[in-house]
Amino acid sequence: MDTMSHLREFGAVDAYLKECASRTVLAAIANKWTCLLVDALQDGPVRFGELRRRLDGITQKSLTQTLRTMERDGVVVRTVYPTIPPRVEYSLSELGQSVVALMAGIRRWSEDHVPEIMAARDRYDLRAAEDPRPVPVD
Amino acid sequence: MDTMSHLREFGAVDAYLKECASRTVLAAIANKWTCLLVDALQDGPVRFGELRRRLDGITQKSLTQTLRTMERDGVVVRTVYPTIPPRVEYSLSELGQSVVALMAGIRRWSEDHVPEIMAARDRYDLRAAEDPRPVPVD
DNA sequence: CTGTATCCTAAGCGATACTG
DNA sequence: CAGTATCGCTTAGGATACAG
Repeated sequence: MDTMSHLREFGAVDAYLKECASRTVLAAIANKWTCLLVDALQDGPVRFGELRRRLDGITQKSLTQTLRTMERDGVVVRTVYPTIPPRVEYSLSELGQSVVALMAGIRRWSEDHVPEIMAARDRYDLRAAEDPRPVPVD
Repeated sequence: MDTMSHLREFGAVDAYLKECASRTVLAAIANKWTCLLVDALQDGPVRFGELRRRLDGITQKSLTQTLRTMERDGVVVRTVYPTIPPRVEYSLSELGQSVVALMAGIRRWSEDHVPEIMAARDRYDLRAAEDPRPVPVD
């Protein structure tokens, strides 16, 4: 039997399966920039330049690219005001709003457990110095 | 003032800041393999080979690497049973368990919104065919 | 202001071969 | 069984320059 295609027809929507569409969705939303952008947009429309300032360290290219992907997935709505100079606002669609709690939760969890995790890293790296096993960088 | 270092000392734990440790934590957990691994381990210890089978499409290298990073961050506990052949089990630490609900939530959201998102992609790509703007792949 | 285009480097990942 | 080591490709992403 062919489990590689027509997954929706067979009702097999399972992110554990390589060829399942839900895997591409998971890959699309499970990354830092998407997470921060959903979080940043939760209180209403934000302009491109403002997003660039809020997401410290993101390049214009990455921001454009991530927003474009989110727009394509129907998570974000892009509104262009035909003024001079142009003004573009990004906001969450209803679909985007449905994932706000999850994304905000992840951001908050990351912030809340920094001391714990930094300590764990220090401990691991210390033990790895004695017992030589490969150490992931950051 | 220097906002680039000693963030913990100043109490500025903010994932929006490039140099903040919480940003590295966010980057570490906000990716598909980590999400699926936390989800896969939520019901108890699982062996390496079993994880490789469950996470369809992951290579041995990526699996080892991701598990190592999670172990270093204190999210996962690695237990080696000195048998022949060797048997290694991975389980969630208490820290890991504290993020299960979020990760499972993301996996479920991805699966639940597949039709909606696939439709959005089709719509976007169709409009992009007429009005030529760059289209993200996947 | 909000992008696009290009170049270039670094990281991710698959494939393969090998080990205790 | 559970890894390590290496190669080589593909992609992500930073820097820079330029445009509507």
